Amino acid sequence: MTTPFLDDLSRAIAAAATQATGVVEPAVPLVPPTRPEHGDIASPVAMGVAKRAGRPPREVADDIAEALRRRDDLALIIDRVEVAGPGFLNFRLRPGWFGRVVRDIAAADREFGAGSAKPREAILLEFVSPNPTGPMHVGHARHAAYGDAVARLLDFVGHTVWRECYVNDYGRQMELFGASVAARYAELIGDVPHLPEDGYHGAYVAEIAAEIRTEVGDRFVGRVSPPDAKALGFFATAGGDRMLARTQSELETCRVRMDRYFSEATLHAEGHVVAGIDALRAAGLTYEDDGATWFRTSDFGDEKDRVLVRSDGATTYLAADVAYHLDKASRMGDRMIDILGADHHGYINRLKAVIAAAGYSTDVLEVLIMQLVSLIEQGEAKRMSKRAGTLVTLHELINDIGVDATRFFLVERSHDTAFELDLNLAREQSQENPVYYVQYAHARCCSILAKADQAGVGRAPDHAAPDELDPSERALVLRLSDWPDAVADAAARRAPHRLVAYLKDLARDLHAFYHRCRVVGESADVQAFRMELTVATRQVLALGLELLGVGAPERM
RNA sequence: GCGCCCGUAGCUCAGCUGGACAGAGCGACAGACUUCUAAUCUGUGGGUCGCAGGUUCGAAUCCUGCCGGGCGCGCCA
Repeated sequence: MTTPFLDDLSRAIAAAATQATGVVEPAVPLVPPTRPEHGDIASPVAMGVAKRAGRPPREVADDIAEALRRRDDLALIIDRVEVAGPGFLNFRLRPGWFGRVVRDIAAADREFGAGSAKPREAILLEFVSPNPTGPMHVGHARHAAYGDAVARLLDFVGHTVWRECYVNDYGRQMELFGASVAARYAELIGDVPHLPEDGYHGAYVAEIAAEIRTEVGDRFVGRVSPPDAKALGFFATAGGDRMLARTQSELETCRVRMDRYFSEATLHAEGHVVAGIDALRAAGLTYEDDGATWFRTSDFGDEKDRVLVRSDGATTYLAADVAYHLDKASRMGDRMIDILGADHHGYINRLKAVIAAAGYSTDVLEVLIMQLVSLIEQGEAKRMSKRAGTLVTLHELINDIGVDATRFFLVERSHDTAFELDLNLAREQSQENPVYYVQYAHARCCSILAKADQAGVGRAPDHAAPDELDPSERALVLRLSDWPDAVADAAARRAPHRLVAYLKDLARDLHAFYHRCRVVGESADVQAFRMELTVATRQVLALGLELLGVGAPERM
């Protein structure tokens, strides 16, 4: 907790610590106390400097506290400072500090906590990246919800983010998909279907085939049973286009925006794959062996070298990724971030090798690994198998629990943790669902302000702070004051789940405040202060929910 | 075998750039609506932080070794 509202206090503690021990302490941590009787804010700084000064922590803490008490300028901030435990400095803050914080937050409006990143970077973020051979499932949904939230966070703290989705529309899987669509088309026109053995069986394949037939009619009669090469190419492309369109539409429904869908096939068609291999060859990073062309990825930490061109002349998936990452490197600005599934973690060093080969520091590529998500219903794991067709699609998930719950639940846990999403809980339209808990807090703020409006109570931004504050008011203001730090931290760590945790805490503080304190109809100072507090809380809840891509309803 | 991730309350998980008796939600139990929405609040119960060492004034957090689980280690994509 390093709220900007306590910078003065932080600096004063640092100065006092140096004065007391001679030790220079650049970073003075301020932490929320674990127990209410410890005051509003605490600092363990004395323990740290005492160690380096070779003195007992409590003694050092006493010296610092005494020095702080002698500073008149702090009287506006600190009500009381005490030394406790092994050497903690516990502060109780003045009502005036709370008043100022609330005014500043309400005045900052949507800019509160924004733009704090240093330095501000231009970042190319790649996420989701599906195969256009089938519908997106829960795994894609987690990538989408997480990636989009990270993008919003990075943008909010001041970075410039370009969102990109790589489309794997090339290779054997696309051929199989094309053949599968052609087979369903053959059925529709009364021909014998030639469904490949490891082809695609889902009902959506037939849907796609029907859509294509509506467009091209019977033009392929006699050419799909079995299909000729040209027909296969047509059905692969036409089918892939339609799957991609579905993907785009579903992501839009989920409020996930992409700046570009990047086609792998175009990399091949435009010669970038070959050019990429040539570039690596020119850099001396390839060699020929057994008729294949190898990339010396082991020079960059990979377990072994990898094939770029097979002995039959075909390029590998890696070759396309080389081309793609070279292309991204030339466009990224300062940094590129890939969000990959856990099953691709072995890819990190290969991609770093590409970046290094292109002459960049490997640090400019950040790979975030997403662990698995599974579903649980009635206390039992929902079995999901692609082959059995029991995979839960993103489409079904949204129809089941809604976009807000889907997004909220999928970013509630760290991307680094495999977790189980409880469908019963997510479906719950009532009290035990954390999504509504946070949204309800926002609606409640709106409700209070609507009531004030109705009562003809206007806002008074330059009110004086009340002399006495309820503990719930103190807790709420302290929470709000921590927002800039919380959001900066979530962005820096690429950890939107921290934002979720913050919002749940904030919602809890608001609800507690609501039950203990009335806003409308109190004395002028109290009413004015609580109005501004309500405005500030509503604002931060709205900002937070927006960063998660979750709605902030005014009424529920 | 090697690499990455994970083992924290009955369940799902935070906390992990070291700080006060370890947190939340759900579930269980007991209370609170004549007042700005009870989709809320208050309280109770619940834990050898996988195990064992080490570093430290202080370890869930850092180091080492085990045990257990997930994922990966193709001239597949």
